[in-house]
Amino acid sequence: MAKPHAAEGDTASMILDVAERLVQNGGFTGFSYADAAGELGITKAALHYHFASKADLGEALIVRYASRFAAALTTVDDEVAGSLAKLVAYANLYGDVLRDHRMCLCGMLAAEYQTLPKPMQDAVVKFFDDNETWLAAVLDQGRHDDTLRFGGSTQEAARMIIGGLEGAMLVARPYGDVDRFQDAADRLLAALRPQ
Amino acid sequence: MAKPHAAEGDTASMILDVAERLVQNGGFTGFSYADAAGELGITKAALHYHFASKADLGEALIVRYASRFAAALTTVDDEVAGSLAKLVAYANLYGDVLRDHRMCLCGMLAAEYQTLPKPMQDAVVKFFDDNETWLAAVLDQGRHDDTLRFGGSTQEAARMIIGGLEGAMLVARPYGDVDRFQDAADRLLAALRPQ
DNA sequence: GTATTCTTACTTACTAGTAGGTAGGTATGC
DNA sequence: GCATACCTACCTACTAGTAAGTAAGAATAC
Repeated sequence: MAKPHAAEGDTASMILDVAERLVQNGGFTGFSYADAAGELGITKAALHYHFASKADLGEALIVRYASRFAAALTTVDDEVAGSLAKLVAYANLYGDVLRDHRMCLCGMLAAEYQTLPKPMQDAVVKFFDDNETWLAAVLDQGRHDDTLRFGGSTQEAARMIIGGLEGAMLVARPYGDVDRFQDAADRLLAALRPQ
Repeated sequence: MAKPHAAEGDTASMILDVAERLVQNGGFTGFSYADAAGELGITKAALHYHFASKADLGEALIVRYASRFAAALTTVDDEVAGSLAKLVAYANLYGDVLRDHRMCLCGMLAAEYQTLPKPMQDAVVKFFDDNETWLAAVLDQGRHDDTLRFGGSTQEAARMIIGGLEGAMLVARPYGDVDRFQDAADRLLAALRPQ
């Protein structure tokens, strides 16, 4: 049975939607229940009804973000052929976030990692681990069929892609310049092309 | 005439020292006058005496950080020969910050850029601009004497290096793993070497 | 050379506002 | 009648910031 009025989304996911945007722009520390409640036209107490503590909300935020990201990667696997094209599609996922005037949720949380509650820390690390695993598989494939060429381990190359894209987003945002990100992303992937 | 007891540093720079470390670890939003005052064994009011507002302190933080960074770049210019070696030295400046268990101050502030007071925003952008200028000069030199080889503009290459190093730091910190940064940095610079 | 005044570098004690969180009540729907 | 999904009204802790006072030293006046 579906939720009462799923058309506009249930309250819990509306809270997550607003909180996600606020955290992506101002960080988890900078995010407050009062701000989110104000935007939604409900009270802080209603937020606490759905997410007992800020730590719970934060964890739910990462879990949803990570599962949506994983779903996007599965779609890329299914619909994009060729290792290089898959990497380009991967970089475009980051570009989409930036074009929406946001920082990657987990990139933002990585910055304030040390101040995060343990369950959020673990969820952030899991996000990066999962990305690394997916990338390593694509890189492995590309190296075997010679559509990609690079030195060192696929793990190292995967880590450089993640770091490179997160950093390109991080620096592009102060400039409000998506091209800045795109140039860096293109150049990052160009280094993996044969010759 | 010198200050009374400059040996232990004057109060203002002791405040900047503590504040810098706190901001590099927990962000500017996460940083509080009370925390810094507590660590220094003085009162919040004493902090306000030296830095009237949090925004003033934040700006002073970036200005000092940027000028120290600029001084380090001048030292590299003077003491390191060869474009590639200069780039390695540049990456090592980032590595030093990470080995001190810190995020780059301006990388951290880039994450929370949108919540920063205008003077701090401008100072962050200036930091990245200055880095880009220095790197572009080194890259230009290396390309001319053929010790470096890369496509596109030097500006684009410089931006990729900054983004790549900032991102590698950002992601390495949750793992508490300096090697993770070092591998990414090495690989980033390897892409600029001839053949 | 000593009294006066000003400056530096603070402290104590406070403000208004906001943080996350909660106890208890209420309207609605099954 | 009981669960769901809230709201009102609050609490405690903490935020940046301020007003007023003070101890110690330097500068100036005579």
